Amino acid sequence: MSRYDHTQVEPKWQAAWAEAGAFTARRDPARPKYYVLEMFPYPSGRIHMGHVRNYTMGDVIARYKSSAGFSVLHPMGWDAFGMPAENAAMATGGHPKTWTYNNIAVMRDQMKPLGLSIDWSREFATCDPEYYGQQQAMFLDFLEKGLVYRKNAVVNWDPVDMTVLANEQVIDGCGWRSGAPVERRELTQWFFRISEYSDELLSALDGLENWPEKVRTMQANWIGKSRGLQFSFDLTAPAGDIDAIEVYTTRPDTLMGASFVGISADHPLARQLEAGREDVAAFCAECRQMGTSEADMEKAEKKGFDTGLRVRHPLDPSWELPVWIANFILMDYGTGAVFACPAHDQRDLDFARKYDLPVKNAFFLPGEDTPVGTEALVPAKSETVRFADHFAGIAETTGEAAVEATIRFAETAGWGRGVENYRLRDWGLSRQRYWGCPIPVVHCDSCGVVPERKENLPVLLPDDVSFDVPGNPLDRHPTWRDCACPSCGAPARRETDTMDTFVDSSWYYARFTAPRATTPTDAEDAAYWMNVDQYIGGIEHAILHLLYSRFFARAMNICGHLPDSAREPFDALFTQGMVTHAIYLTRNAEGRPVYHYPEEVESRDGRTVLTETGAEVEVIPSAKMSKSKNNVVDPLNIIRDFGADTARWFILSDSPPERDVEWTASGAEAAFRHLQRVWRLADDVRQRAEEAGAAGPSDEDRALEKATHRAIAEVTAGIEGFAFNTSVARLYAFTTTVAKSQASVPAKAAAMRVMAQLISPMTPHLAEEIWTMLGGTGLVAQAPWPEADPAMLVEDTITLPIQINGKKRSELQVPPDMPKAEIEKIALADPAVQKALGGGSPKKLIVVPGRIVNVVV
RNA sequence: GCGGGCGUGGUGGAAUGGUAGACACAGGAGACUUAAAAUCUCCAGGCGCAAGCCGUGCGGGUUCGAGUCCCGCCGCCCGUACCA
Repeated sequence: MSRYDHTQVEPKWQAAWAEAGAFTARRDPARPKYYVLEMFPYPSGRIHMGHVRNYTMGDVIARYKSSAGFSVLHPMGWDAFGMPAENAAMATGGHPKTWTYNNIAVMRDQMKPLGLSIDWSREFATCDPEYYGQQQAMFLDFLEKGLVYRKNAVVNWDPVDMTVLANEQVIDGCGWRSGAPVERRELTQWFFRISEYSDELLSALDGLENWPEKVRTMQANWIGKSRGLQFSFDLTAPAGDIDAIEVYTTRPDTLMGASFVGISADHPLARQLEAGREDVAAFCAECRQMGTSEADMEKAEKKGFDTGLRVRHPLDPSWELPVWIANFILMDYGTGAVFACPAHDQRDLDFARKYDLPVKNAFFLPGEDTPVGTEALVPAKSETVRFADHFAGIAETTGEAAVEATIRFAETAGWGRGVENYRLRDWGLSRQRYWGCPIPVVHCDSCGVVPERKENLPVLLPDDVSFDVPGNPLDRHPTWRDCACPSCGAPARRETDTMDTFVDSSWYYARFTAPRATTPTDAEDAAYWMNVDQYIGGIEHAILHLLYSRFFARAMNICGHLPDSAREPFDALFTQGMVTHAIYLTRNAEGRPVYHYPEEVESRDGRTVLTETGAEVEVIPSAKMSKSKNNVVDPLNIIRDFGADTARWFILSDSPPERDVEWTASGAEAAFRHLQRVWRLADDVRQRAEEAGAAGPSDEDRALEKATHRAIAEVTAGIEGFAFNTSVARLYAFTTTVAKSQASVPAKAAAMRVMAQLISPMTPHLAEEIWTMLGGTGLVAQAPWPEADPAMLVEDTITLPIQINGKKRSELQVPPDMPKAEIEKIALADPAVQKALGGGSPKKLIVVPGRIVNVVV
């Protein structure tokens, strides 16, 4: 028997698509456009199953939309700047540029056999000077519009390697290479004014109806709009030139429960005390011996230091509160100072108990008067509570009302004001690293910070750098820093900081619309192709990348690089799950895990064992693929053994796209068998078509035709609804239907041509092959998507389940349009219902036509 | 710590508040074959001979009816601003 040979078929059709230019995106005024984009990959060196999943999903959409008559843009590029290239250079002595471009070449070669409908002519890497040069031009535009500025900010400093560390390079408070405790150090850095747009970025979330609710919620919480009271605590005695501490609180109604005022170790007051007092300096130094990561700070033990200073309570000048420096207060949020109310905040309470500070209830639950013990009383703001002191004329009311009353009270009395505050901070883009986009400014002794002239762009990264010592090679380069001031012409120094790689990925989607333009974008191309109609990527990018991109599109619009309609660049977003795989491990003599490759284990008598030794293996199902755990499945092996279509089919089949999918060898084999079966079916029909003449239409033909239309409707609904796994399930069922059908050969051929079309977004090579075998015209990739005839979807009878007290006990076969009264009559006559009623009448009878009957007895 | 999400048979999963387990994997039985592979047919949530009972992480609640909605737990995953 002949078999489907993917090694022949897949390259053949890839060549045919290329020759037809099937995936070249063209501006076509006659057709609606559709821009589908998957988050572009970091060129780590090899593609993995996560890439296969991401790009296959996008490809399904791209191919489907193309068939549905859209002019499709489906590009691919490389997020190519970043730390791993420098780490590789340090580890192996190569150059980040060589490493990166080699990786890109390898990964491109690995991706092409997947048969993705990508317009490769638009490919670029963010480390191409043509790309980062345009990014530098935009930076200058942003600078001109006041969207970028400089200020001081803290970084993780490794005092041994004398270099700035990323948060992920800080492990348990120490540098990953040196092992030395990190310090926080302040540097002057560049910032984008994203916080100016907090309100717009927040309110515009409402319009993103085709974004997952969870992503919108996460972004809203991240932006963190709050309303509260800002006011000052006066120091009982001034410390230097500071005589008050400004605080912001969202719970001013707890003011009468205040226990102490806490300030950040970076607060101006702390700095001032630090200069003159060793004990304060020691504590602040300890606070700074912690990385800058929020998670680390929050999880660290809460520590404080009593400065000995005291402030007066704004409502009672005789009430004095101590001022503490605390390690969990961020200088970047609010005013860098808070007042603590231990009775109504668990963190404050833990702190107060630890340092034996007073705990006083501001309010109680109605009808209670037990003071807080070890658990803070934190009712929802909407809940009514009884206030202990009626300071703002509030007695028993909700937290919300009390907050507003307190703000009004403070404003009237003139000691505080209601303000809106955002958690979102400005975006620090400076990186003290080599492998990134140089920030195109110059430092001149007489002119200060001067933007580079646009005609001098791109400011190219020098190639002659070494990574044998830690730190930024741009800083120690013998000549690169030297330049002439663009303003006065005197000798000056280039900025040696490069840009955060989030900058690169904040506008690549716009660049794809005109990747070779000599300006960042081309107005006509941007107007035609923007917005991205469907963006697909991992949930890990829910906040930073997507928020920065939303800001960037606005900034680009302000500078004339994007039309007004593209201020919100992604119309629809889909976040896909991870690809996981079982981990197989045994234990060595010390009980440490030893990880085994999937090929090293097999199943014997229901147990999993090492093939070689027969030793029993522990199996951890569904773990994230990780090189160190030896559970990575290489897509190339799958493509070699089974073909790209099998990999694509499997990765779509088993799990809903938004959830994690577990790669299993048996699942991949099953996918392969199914594709073989589809091919055999087509081959069988082709052979019999040559033998047999056409017969007249029969009931079997009609039944197959109805099944075909049902398949069209269901598969299409699955694709439209991003439920590719259900489309796949329908296609399995449709295959069985065709195989078992006794319909005539022409009817079966027609069904199989529709099959070819329906599978074409998922398994495009097999689709082309059987389309051609069965006499389809041209490429199936260019054939119009089939439409289901609604008349063919109507059923003659439907099954109506009968429940008794909500449990299914029987069922009826009825015409779909049977009136309610008649259904009731038949249902009550049903033997199971009769038995349950026992001669009586039902308490209640619910009939949902076309759905269900429920008899309550 | 905080914010967000997820949890259904041996496994992956399906299910506009309306028949829980579609479609597959693994498993079992059978057909074909000298045999195996491949292919095809059938069985299959748990307990029970059966009638039936129990079942969607755990505990409550709303509803005629809850996997789905609400409240509280537990577990895992993502993010936490210099990983990308």
